Amino acid sequence: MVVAARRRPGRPRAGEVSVDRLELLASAERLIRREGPRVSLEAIAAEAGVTKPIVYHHIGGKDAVVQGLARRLNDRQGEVSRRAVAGVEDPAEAIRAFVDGYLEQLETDRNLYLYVTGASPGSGDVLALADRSATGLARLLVEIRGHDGNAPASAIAWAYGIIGMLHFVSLWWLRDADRTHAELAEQLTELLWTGLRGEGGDRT
Amino acid sequence: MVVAARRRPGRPRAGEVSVDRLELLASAERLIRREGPRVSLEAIAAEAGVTKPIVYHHIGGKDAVVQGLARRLNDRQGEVSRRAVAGVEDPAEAIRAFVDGYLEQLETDRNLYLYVTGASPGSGDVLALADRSATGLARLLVEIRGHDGNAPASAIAWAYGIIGMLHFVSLWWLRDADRTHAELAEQLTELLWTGLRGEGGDRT
DNA sequence: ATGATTAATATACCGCAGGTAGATTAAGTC
DNA sequence: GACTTAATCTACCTGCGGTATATTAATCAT
Repeated sequence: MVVAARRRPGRPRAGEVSVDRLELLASAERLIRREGPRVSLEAIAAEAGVTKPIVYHHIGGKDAVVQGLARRLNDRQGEVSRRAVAGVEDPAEAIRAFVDGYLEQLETDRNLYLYVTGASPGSGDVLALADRSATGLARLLVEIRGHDGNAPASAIAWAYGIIGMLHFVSLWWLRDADRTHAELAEQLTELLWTGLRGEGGDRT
Repeated sequence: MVVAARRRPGRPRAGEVSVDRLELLASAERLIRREGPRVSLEAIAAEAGVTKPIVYHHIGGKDAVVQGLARRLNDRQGEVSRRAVAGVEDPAEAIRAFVDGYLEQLETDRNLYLYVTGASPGSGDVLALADRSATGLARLLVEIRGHDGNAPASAIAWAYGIIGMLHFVSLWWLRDADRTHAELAEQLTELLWTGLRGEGGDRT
Protein backbone atom coordinates (compact mmCIF):
# COMPACT_ATOMS: atom_id res chain seq x y z
CA MET A 1 0.00 0.00 0.00
CA VAL A 2 1.55 3.22 -1.14
CA VAL A 3 0.87 5.89 1.39
CA ALA A 4 1.34 9.48 0.36
CA ALA A 5 4.24 11.12 2.17
CA ARG A 6 3.00 12.87 5.23
CA ARG A 7 3.66 16.54 5.73
CA ARG A 8 5.65 18.06 8.49
CA PRO A 9 3.59 19.64 11.22
CA GLY A 10 3.20 23.37 11.03
CA ARG A 11 2.14 25.77 8.41
CA PRO A 12 3.23 24.73 4.93
CA ARG A 13 5.99 26.73 3.23
CA ALA A 14 5.12 29.47 0.84
CA GLY A 15 5.01 27.50 -2.38
CA GLU A 16 3.42 24.34 -1.07
CA VAL A 17 -0.17 23.88 -1.97
CA SER A 18 -2.56 22.87 0.71
CA VAL A 19 -5.29 20.32 0.32
CA ASP A 20 -8.80 21.58 -0.05
CA ARG A 21 -12.24 20.13 0.30
CA LEU A 22 -12.45 18.99 -3.26
CA GLU A 23 -9.14 17.21 -3.19
CA LEU A 24 -10.11 15.42 0.00
CA LEU A 25 -13.36 14.21 -1.47
CA ALA A 26 -11.57 13.03 -4.57
CA SER A 27 -9.08 11.12 -2.44
CA ALA A 28 -11.86 9.56 -0.44
CA GLU A 29 -13.57 8.46 -3.60
CA ARG A 30 -10.40 7.00 -5.02
CA LEU A 31 -9.70 5.08 -1.84
CA ILE A 32 -13.21 3.72 -1.54
CA ARG A 33 -13.16 2.63 -5.13
CA ARG A 34 -9.92 0.81 -4.55
CA GLU A 35 -10.40 -0.61 -1.06
CA GLY A 36 -14.13 -1.04 -0.72
CA PRO A 37 -16.79 0.62 1.38
CA ARG A 38 -15.26 -0.15 4.76
CA VAL A 39 -12.67 2.55 5.01
CA SER A 40 -12.09 4.73 8.04
CA LEU A 41 -11.74 8.47 8.14
CA GLU A 42 -8.14 8.00 9.09
CA ALA A 43 -7.52 5.97 5.97
CA ILE A 44 -9.23 8.60 3.89
CA ALA A 45 -7.03 11.27 5.40
CA ALA A 46 -3.92 9.17 4.81
CA GLU A 47 -4.90 8.66 1.19
CA ALA A 48 -4.83 12.41 0.76
CA GLY A 49 -1.50 12.62 2.56
CA VAL A 50 -2.92 14.38 5.59
CA THR A 51 -4.36 13.47 8.96
CA LYS A 52 -7.80 13.32 10.48
CA PRO A 53 -8.10 16.84 11.87
CA ILE A 54 -7.59 18.21 8.38
CA VAL A 55 -10.60 16.33 7.19
CA TYR A 56 -12.57 17.78 10.05
CA HIS A 57 -11.31 21.23 9.28
CA HIS A 58 -12.10 21.16 5.58
CA ILE A 59 -15.20 19.01 5.48
CA GLY A 60 -16.53 18.15 8.88
CA GLY A 61 -17.34 14.89 10.55
CA LYS A 62 -17.93 11.61 8.88
CA ASP A 63 -21.50 12.54 8.12
CA ALA A 64 -20.26 15.52 6.15
CA VAL A 65 -17.91 13.34 4.16
CA VAL A 66 -20.72 10.96 3.37
CA GLN A 67 -22.90 13.89 2.43
CA GLY A 68 -20.25 15.28 0.13
CA LEU A 69 -19.65 11.97 -1.59
CA ALA A 70 -23.37 11.37 -1.86
CA ARG A 71 -23.79 14.65 -3.60
CA ARG A 72 -21.15 13.86 -6.17
CA LEU A 73 -22.64 10.44 -6.70
CA ASN A 74 -26.10 11.86 -7.07
CA ASP A 75 -24.98 14.43 -9.56
CA ARG A 76 -23.16 11.90 -11.65
CA GLN A 77 -26.05 9.49 -11.57
CA GLY A 78 -28.47 12.25 -12.40
CA GLU A 79 -26.33 13.20 -15.36
CA VAL A 80 -26.25 9.66 -16.68
CA SER A 81 -29.97 9.22 -16.28
CA ARG A 82 -30.77 12.56 -17.83
CA ARG A 83 -28.71 11.67 -20.86
CA ALA A 84 -30.38 8.28 -21.09
CA VAL A 85 -33.84 9.78 -21.01
CA ALA A 86 -33.13 12.65 -23.37
CA GLY A 87 -35.14 12.46 -26.52
CA VAL A 88 -37.20 9.48 -25.49
CA GLU A 89 -40.87 10.13 -26.17
CA ASP A 90 -42.73 7.18 -24.75
CA PRO A 91 -42.94 7.67 -20.97
CA ALA A 92 -42.66 3.98 -20.17
CA GLU A 93 -39.59 3.80 -22.33
CA ALA A 94 -38.20 6.84 -20.57
CA ILE A 95 -38.62 5.16 -17.22
CA ARG A 96 -36.90 2.08 -18.52
CA ALA A 97 -33.99 4.14 -19.81
CA PHE A 98 -33.78 5.99 -16.53
CA VAL A 99 -33.70 2.87 -14.41
CA ASP A 100 -31.31 1.16 -16.77
CA GLY A 101 -28.92 4.10 -16.63
CA TYR A 102 -29.19 4.13 -12.87
CA LEU A 103 -28.33 0.45 -12.59
CA GLU A 104 -25.54 0.60 -15.10
CA GLN A 105 -23.91 3.49 -13.29
CA LEU A 106 -24.34 1.58 -10.06
CA GLU A 107 -22.04 -1.14 -11.25
CA THR A 108 -19.17 1.22 -11.75
CA ASP A 109 -19.85 3.20 -8.58
CA ARG A 110 -20.55 0.10 -6.58
CA ASN A 111 -18.18 0.65 -3.66
CA LEU A 112 -18.93 4.30 -3.46
CA TYR A 113 -22.62 3.59 -3.39
CA LEU A 114 -22.21 1.06 -0.61
CA TYR A 115 -20.11 3.46 1.41
CA VAL A 116 -22.57 6.28 1.07
CA THR A 117 -25.68 4.28 1.79
CA GLY A 118 -24.20 1.88 4.28
CA ALA A 119 -22.76 4.47 6.59
CA SER A 120 -25.50 5.03 9.09
CA PRO A 121 -23.99 5.57 12.50
CA GLY A 122 -27.01 7.10 14.16
CA SER A 123 -30.21 6.34 12.42
CA GLY A 124 -31.80 8.72 9.98
CA ASP A 125 -28.69 9.10 7.91
CA VAL A 126 -29.77 7.16 4.89
CA LEU A 127 -32.59 9.60 4.47
CA ALA A 128 -30.40 12.65 4.51
CA LEU A 129 -28.82 11.71 1.25
CA ALA A 130 -32.11 10.68 -0.28
CA ASP A 131 -33.63 14.05 0.44
CA ARG A 132 -32.05 15.82 -2.51
CA SER A 133 -33.02 13.15 -4.96
CA ALA A 134 -36.48 12.94 -3.50
CA THR A 135 -37.34 16.60 -3.84
CA GLY A 136 -36.02 16.60 -7.37
CA LEU A 137 -37.96 13.53 -8.30
CA ALA A 138 -41.10 14.91 -6.68
CA ARG A 139 -40.85 17.99 -8.86
CA LEU A 140 -40.50 15.80 -11.88
CA LEU A 141 -43.49 13.71 -10.90
CA VAL A 142 -45.70 16.75 -10.49
CA GLU A 143 -44.50 17.98 -13.84
CA ILE A 144 -45.11 14.89 -15.92
CA ARG A 145 -48.29 13.77 -14.27
CA GLY A 146 -49.94 16.90 -12.98
CA HIS A 147 -50.70 14.44 -10.27
CA ASP A 148 -54.34 13.92 -10.90
CA GLY A 149 -55.75 17.27 -10.16
CA ASN A 150 -54.68 18.88 -6.98
CA ALA A 151 -52.44 16.69 -4.86
CA PRO A 152 -48.73 17.35 -5.09
CA ALA A 153 -48.77 16.15 -1.51
CA SER A 154 -48.60 12.59 -2.71
CA ALA A 155 -45.75 13.41 -5.08
CA ILE A 156 -43.18 13.66 -2.31
CA ALA A 157 -44.37 10.38 -0.84
CA TRP A 158 -44.13 8.75 -4.24
CA ALA A 159 -40.65 10.15 -4.68
CA TYR A 160 -39.37 8.66 -1.46
CA GLY A 161 -41.11 5.44 -2.33
CA ILE A 162 -39.52 5.19 -5.74
CA ILE A 163 -36.09 6.03 -4.40
CA GLY A 164 -36.45 3.46 -1.67
CA MET A 165 -37.50 0.94 -4.22
CA LEU A 166 -34.49 1.61 -6.42
CA HIS A 167 -32.24 1.59 -3.40
CA PHE A 168 -33.34 -1.75 -2.04
CA VAL A 169 -33.40 -3.40 -5.40
CA SER A 170 -29.93 -2.05 -5.99
CA LEU A 171 -28.56 -3.48 -2.77
CA TRP A 172 -30.14 -6.83 -3.46
CA TRP A 173 -28.94 -6.85 -7.02
CA LEU A 174 -25.40 -5.89 -6.05
CA ARG A 175 -25.35 -8.73 -3.56
CA ASP A 176 -26.73 -11.60 -5.57
CA ALA A 177 -26.55 -10.40 -9.11
CA ASP A 178 -28.48 -12.96 -11.06
CA ARG A 179 -29.62 -10.91 -14.05
CA THR A 180 -28.37 -8.15 -16.27
CA HIS A 181 -29.16 -4.54 -15.56
CA ALA A 182 -31.21 -4.46 -18.72
CA GLU A 183 -33.42 -7.29 -17.55
CA LEU A 184 -33.84 -5.80 -14.12
CA ALA A 185 -34.65 -2.39 -15.55
CA GLU A 186 -37.31 -3.99 -17.70
CA GLN A 187 -38.88 -5.70 -14.72
CA LEU A 188 -38.81 -2.65 -12.49
CA THR A 189 -40.28 -0.52 -15.22
CA GLU A 190 -43.21 -2.84 -15.50
CA LEU A 191 -43.94 -2.45 -11.81
CA LEU A 192 -43.41 1.29 -11.82
CA TRP A 193 -45.40 1.95 -14.93
CA THR A 194 -48.37 -0.34 -14.81
CA GLY A 195 -48.37 -1.12 -11.12
CA LEU A 196 -49.63 -4.28 -9.52
CA ARG A 197 -52.85 -3.96 -11.45
CA GLY A 198 -50.98 -4.91 -14.54
CA GLU A 199 -51.71 -4.30 -18.18
CA GLY A 200 -55.34 -5.19 -17.80
CA GLY A 201 -56.50 -2.27 -15.76
CA ASP A 202 -59.68 -0.54 -16.81
CA ARG A 203 -60.02 -2.25 -20.13
CA THR A 204 -62.59 -4.79 -19.03
CA MET B 1 -32.96 4.66 35.92
CA VAL B 2 -33.79 1.47 37.72
CA VAL B 3 -31.18 -1.10 36.95
CA ALA B 4 -31.96 -4.69 37.76
CA ALA B 5 -29.78 -6.02 40.55
CA ARG B 6 -26.76 -7.70 39.09
CA ARG B 7 -26.06 -11.30 39.90
CA ARG B 8 -23.06 -12.58 41.71
CA PRO B 9 -20.50 -14.17 39.47
CA GLY B 10 -20.58 -17.91 39.30
CA ARG B 11 -23.19 -20.48 38.65
CA PRO B 12 -26.58 -19.51 40.04
CA ARG B 13 -27.92 -21.44 43.01
CA ALA B 14 -30.26 -24.30 42.49
CA GLY B 15 -33.55 -22.45 42.60
CA GLU B 16 -32.52 -19.34 40.70
CA VAL B 17 -33.77 -19.10 37.20
CA SER B 18 -31.37 -18.12 34.51
CA VAL B 19 -32.10 -15.75 31.68
CA ASP B 20 -32.73 -17.23 28.29
CA ARG B 21 -32.74 -16.00 24.76
CA LEU B 22 -36.38 -15.01 24.82
CA GLU B 23 -36.08 -13.01 27.99
CA LEU B 24 -33.06 -11.18 26.62
CA LEU B 25 -34.87 -10.21 23.47
CA ALA B 26 -37.86 -9.06 25.48
CA SER B 27 -35.60 -6.93 27.65
CA ALA B 28 -33.94 -5.47 24.61
CA GLU B 29 -37.28 -4.60 23.16
CA ARG B 30 -38.48 -3.01 26.36
CA LEU B 31 -35.32 -0.92 26.66
CA ILE B 32 -35.41 0.23 23.06
CA ARG B 33 -39.03 1.19 23.38
CA ARG B 34 -38.23 3.24 26.45
CA GLU B 35 -34.87 4.75 25.55
CA GLY B 36 -34.89 4.98 21.79
CA PRO B 37 -32.98 3.22 19.04
CA ARG B 38 -29.51 4.23 20.20
CA VAL B 39 -28.89 1.69 22.89
CA SER B 40 -25.72 -0.32 23.29
CA LEU B 41 -25.44 -4.03 23.83
CA GLU B 42 -24.16 -3.32 27.30
CA ALA B 43 -27.30 -1.39 28.12
CA ILE B 44 -29.43 -4.19 26.76
CA ALA B 45 -27.60 -6.65 28.95
CA ALA B 46 -27.98 -4.41 31.98
CA GLU B 47 -31.68 -4.09 31.33
CA ALA B 48 -31.95 -7.83 31.65
CA GLY B 49 -29.84 -7.76 34.80
CA VAL B 50 -26.89 -9.50 33.20
CA THR B 51 -23.70 -8.57 31.40
CA LYS B 52 -22.54 -8.53 27.83
CA PRO B 53 -21.01 -12.00 27.57
CA ILE B 54 -24.37 -13.48 28.50
CA VAL B 55 -25.92 -11.83 25.52
CA TYR B 56 -23.18 -13.28 23.37
CA HIS B 57 -23.69 -16.68 24.88
CA HIS B 58 -27.45 -16.81 24.43
CA ILE B 59 -27.94 -14.85 21.25
CA GLY B 60 -24.72 -13.94 19.54
CA GLY B 61 -23.25 -10.67 18.41
CA LYS B 62 -25.11 -7.49 17.80
CA ASP B 63 -26.16 -8.67 14.38
CA ALA B 64 -27.87 -11.64 15.96
CA VAL B 65 -29.75 -9.40 18.36
CA VAL B 66 -30.90 -7.23 15.51
CA GLN B 67 -31.89 -10.31 13.58
CA GLY B 68 -33.88 -11.64 16.51
CA LEU B 69 -35.68 -8.39 17.09
CA ALA B 70 -36.32 -8.01 13.38
CA ARG B 71 -37.93 -11.38 13.29
CA ARG B 72 -40.30 -10.55 16.11
CA LEU B 73 -41.10 -7.24 14.50
CA ASN B 74 -41.71 -8.86 11.16
CA ASP B 75 -43.97 -11.47 12.63
CA ARG B 76 -46.02 -8.93 14.51
CA GLN B 77 -46.29 -6.69 11.49
CA GLY B 78 -47.21 -9.62 9.31
CA GLU B 79 -49.91 -10.58 11.75
CA VAL B 80 -51.39 -7.10 11.78
CA SER B 81 -51.35 -6.86 8.03
CA ARG B 82 -52.80 -10.30 7.55
CA ARG B 83 -55.67 -9.43 9.81
CA ALA B 84 -56.22 -6.15 8.00
CA VAL B 85 -56.37 -7.84 4.64
CA ALA B 86 -58.54 -10.76 5.72
CA GLY B 87 -61.84 -10.80 3.98
CA VAL B 88 -61.14 -7.91 1.67
CA GLU B 89 -62.12 -8.78 -1.87
CA ASP B 90 -61.01 -5.88 -4.02
CA PRO B 91 -57.24 -6.22 -4.55
CA ALA B 92 -56.61 -2.51 -4.52
CA GLU B 93 -58.47 -2.24 -1.26
CA ALA B 94 -56.46 -5.14 0.10
CA ILE B 95 -53.25 -3.32 -0.71
CA ARG B 96 -54.53 -0.23 0.97
CA ALA B 97 -55.46 -2.17 4.08
CA PHE B 98 -52.08 -3.87 4.09
CA VAL B 99 -50.13 -0.66 3.83
CA ASP B 100 -52.33 1.08 6.34
CA GLY B 101 -51.85 -1.70 8.85
CA TYR B 102 -48.12 -1.60 8.23
CA LEU B 103 -47.95 2.12 8.87
CA GLU B 104 -50.17 2.02 11.91
CA GLN B 105 -48.10 -0.68 13.49
CA LEU B 106 -45.02 1.34 12.66
CA GLU B 107 -46.10 4.13 14.92
CA THR B 108 -46.24 1.92 17.95
CA ASP B 109 -43.05 0.06 17.09
CA ARG B 110 -41.26 3.20 16.03
CA ASN B 111 -38.12 2.93 18.15
CA LEU B 112 -37.82 -0.76 17.56
CA TYR B 113 -38.11 -0.26 13.84
CA LEU B 114 -35.45 2.40 13.87
CA TYR B 115 -33.13 0.21 15.89
CA VAL B 116 -33.57 -2.76 13.62
CA THR B 117 -33.23 -0.91 10.35
CA GLY B 118 -30.73 1.69 11.45
CA ALA B 119 -28.19 -0.75 12.82
CA SER B 120 -25.94 -1.34 9.86
CA PRO B 121 -22.37 -1.70 11.07
CA GLY B 122 -20.91 -3.22 7.95
CA SER B 123 -22.98 -2.76 4.90
CA GLY B 124 -25.40 -5.36 3.68
CA ASP B 125 -27.17 -5.67 6.98
CA VAL B 126 -30.37 -3.92 6.08
CA LEU B 127 -30.89 -6.49 3.41
CA ALA B 128 -30.51 -9.42 5.75
CA LEU B 129 -33.65 -8.56 7.58
CA ALA B 130 -35.52 -7.74 4.41
CA ASP B 131 -34.78 -11.16 2.98
CA ARG B 132 -37.47 -12.98 4.91
CA SER B 133 -40.14 -10.46 4.06
CA ALA B 134 -39.03 -10.36 0.46
CA THR B 135 -39.24 -14.08 -0.19
CA GLY B 136 -42.64 -14.19 1.44
CA LEU B 137 -43.89 -11.25 -0.53
CA ALA B 138 -42.51 -12.70 -3.74
CA ARG B 139 -44.49 -15.87 -3.17
CA LEU B 140 -47.58 -13.80 -2.61
CA LEU B 141 -46.98 -11.82 -5.79
CA VAL B 142 -46.65 -14.93 -7.89
CA GLU B 143 -49.80 -16.25 -6.34
CA ILE B 144 -52.07 -13.28 -6.86
CA ARG B 145 -50.78 -12.26 -10.24
CA GLY B 146 -49.49 -15.36 -11.88
CA HIS B 147 -46.97 -12.83 -13.02
CA ASP B 148 -48.04 -12.49 -16.57
CA GLY B 149 -47.26 -15.85 -17.92
CA ASN B 150 -43.92 -17.30 -17.09
CA ALA B 151 -41.69 -14.93 -15.17
CA PRO B 152 -41.53 -15.44 -11.43
CA ALA B 153 -38.02 -14.08 -11.85
CA SER B 154 -39.37 -10.58 -11.69
CA ALA B 155 -41.42 -11.37 -8.59
CA ILE B 156 -38.41 -11.35 -6.30
CA ALA B 157 -37.22 -8.07 -7.75
CA TRP B 158 -40.67 -6.60 -7.27
CA ALA B 159 -40.72 -7.85 -3.71
CA TYR B 160 -37.47 -6.15 -2.79
CA GLY B 161 -38.66 -3.06 -4.58
CA ILE B 162 -41.92 -2.89 -2.69
CA ILE B 163 -40.23 -3.49 0.62
CA GLY B 164 -37.67 -0.82 -0.10
CA MET B 165 -40.44 1.53 -1.02
CA LEU B 166 -42.32 0.91 2.20
CA HIS B 167 -39.10 1.17 4.15
CA PHE B 168 -38.01 4.53 2.78
CA VAL B 169 -41.45 6.02 2.96
CA SER B 170 -41.64 4.82 6.54
CA LEU B 171 -38.38 6.46 7.52
CA TRP B 172 -39.37 9.68 5.86
CA TRP B 173 -42.82 9.61 7.39
CA LEU B 174 -41.47 8.89 10.87
CA ARG B 175 -39.13 11.83 10.56
CA ASP B 176 -41.39 14.52 9.22
CA ALA B 177 -44.84 13.19 9.80
CA ASP B 178 -47.07 15.56 7.93
CA ARG B 179 -50.05 13.33 7.18
CA THR B 180 -52.00 10.54 8.76
CA HIS B 181 -51.20 6.94 8.08
CA ALA B 182 -54.53 6.60 6.35
CA GLU B 183 -53.70 9.37 3.91
CA LEU B 184 -50.26 8.00 3.23
CA ALA B 185 -51.61 4.50 2.73
CA GLU B 186 -54.06 5.86 0.20
CA GLN B 187 -51.32 7.64 -1.73
CA LEU B 188 -48.96 4.68 -1.72
CA THR B 189 -51.69 2.36 -2.82
CA GLU B 190 -52.35 4.51 -5.82
CA LEU B 191 -48.72 4.26 -6.86
CA LEU B 192 -48.50 0.56 -6.17
CA TRP B 193 -51.75 -0.36 -7.84
CA THR B 194 -52.02 1.81 -10.90
CA GLY B 195 -48.38 2.75 -11.30
CA LEU B 196 -47.08 5.91 -12.85
CA ARG B 197 -49.26 5.33 -15.86
CA GLY B 198 -52.23 6.25 -13.77
CA GLU B 199 -55.88 5.39 -14.11
CA GLY B 200 -55.90 6.08 -17.81
CA GLY B 201 -53.82 3.24 -19.00
CA ASP B 202 -54.95 1.35 -22.04
CA ARG B 203 -58.41 2.83 -22.23
CA THR B 204 -57.70 5.27 -25.00
C1' DA C 1 -17.47 -37.49 51.36
C1' DT C 2 -14.43 -35.29 48.30
C1' DG C 3 -11.96 -34.06 44.37
C1' DA C 4 -12.61 -33.23 39.21
C1' DT C 5 -15.57 -31.49 35.81
C1' DT C 6 -18.85 -28.58 33.93
C1' DA C 7 -22.24 -24.72 33.73
C1' DA C 8 -23.12 -20.15 34.23
C1' DT C 9 -21.83 -16.03 35.37
C1' DA C 10 -18.95 -11.45 36.06
C1' DT C 11 -14.59 -8.63 35.58
C1' DA C 12 -11.38 -6.79 32.94
C1' DC C 13 -9.41 -6.12 29.00
C1' DC C 14 -8.50 -5.38 23.53
C1' DG C 15 -9.06 -2.91 19.17
C1' DC C 16 -11.11 0.18 16.31
C1' DA C 17 -13.32 4.26 14.84
C1' DG C 18 -14.92 8.90 15.42
C1' DG C 19 -13.84 13.06 17.45
C1' DT C 20 -10.92 16.75 19.87
C1' DA C 21 -7.25 19.39 22.59
C1' DG C 22 -2.93 21.04 22.38
C1' DA C 23 1.72 21.22 20.58
C1' DT C 24 4.45 22.57 16.41
C1' DT C 25 6.02 25.03 12.46
C1' DA C 26 6.13 28.84 9.43
C1' DA C 27 4.00 32.63 7.19
C1' DG C 28 2.18 37.35 7.58
C1' DT C 29 2.03 41.96 10.13
C1' DC C 30 3.25 46.03 12.86
C1' DG D 1 12.39 41.30 15.52
C1' DA D 2 8.16 40.26 18.38
C1' DC D 3 3.37 39.02 17.94
C1' DT D 4 -0.44 37.17 15.74
C1' DT D 5 -2.43 33.92 12.67
C1' DA D 6 -2.77 29.83 9.63
C1' DA D 7 -2.20 25.24 8.91
C1' DT D 8 -0.83 21.19 10.23
C1' DC D 9 0.41 16.91 13.22
C1' DT D 10 0.69 14.18 17.62
C1' DA D 11 -1.56 12.37 21.26
C1' DC D 12 -5.26 11.58 23.55
C1' DC D 13 -10.42 10.63 25.02
C1' DT D 14 -14.65 8.07 24.55
C1' DG D 15 -17.96 4.60 23.26
C1' DC D 16 -18.90 0.32 21.46
C1' DG D 17 -18.52 -4.38 19.82
C1' DG D 18 -16.13 -8.37 21.02
C1' DT D 19 -13.35 -11.73 23.94
C1' DA D 20 -10.16 -14.01 27.42
C1' DT D 21 -10.10 -15.16 31.93
C1' DA D 22 -11.39 -15.46 36.67
C1' DT D 23 -15.08 -16.86 39.86
C1' DT D 24 -18.73 -19.39 41.90
C1' DA D 25 -21.55 -23.31 42.53
C1' DA D 26 -23.82 -27.42 41.03
C1' DT D 27 -23.02 -32.16 39.35
C1' DC D 28 -20.65 -36.35 38.76
C1' DA D 29 -17.16 -39.97 39.43
C1' DT D 30 -14.53 -42.37 42.66
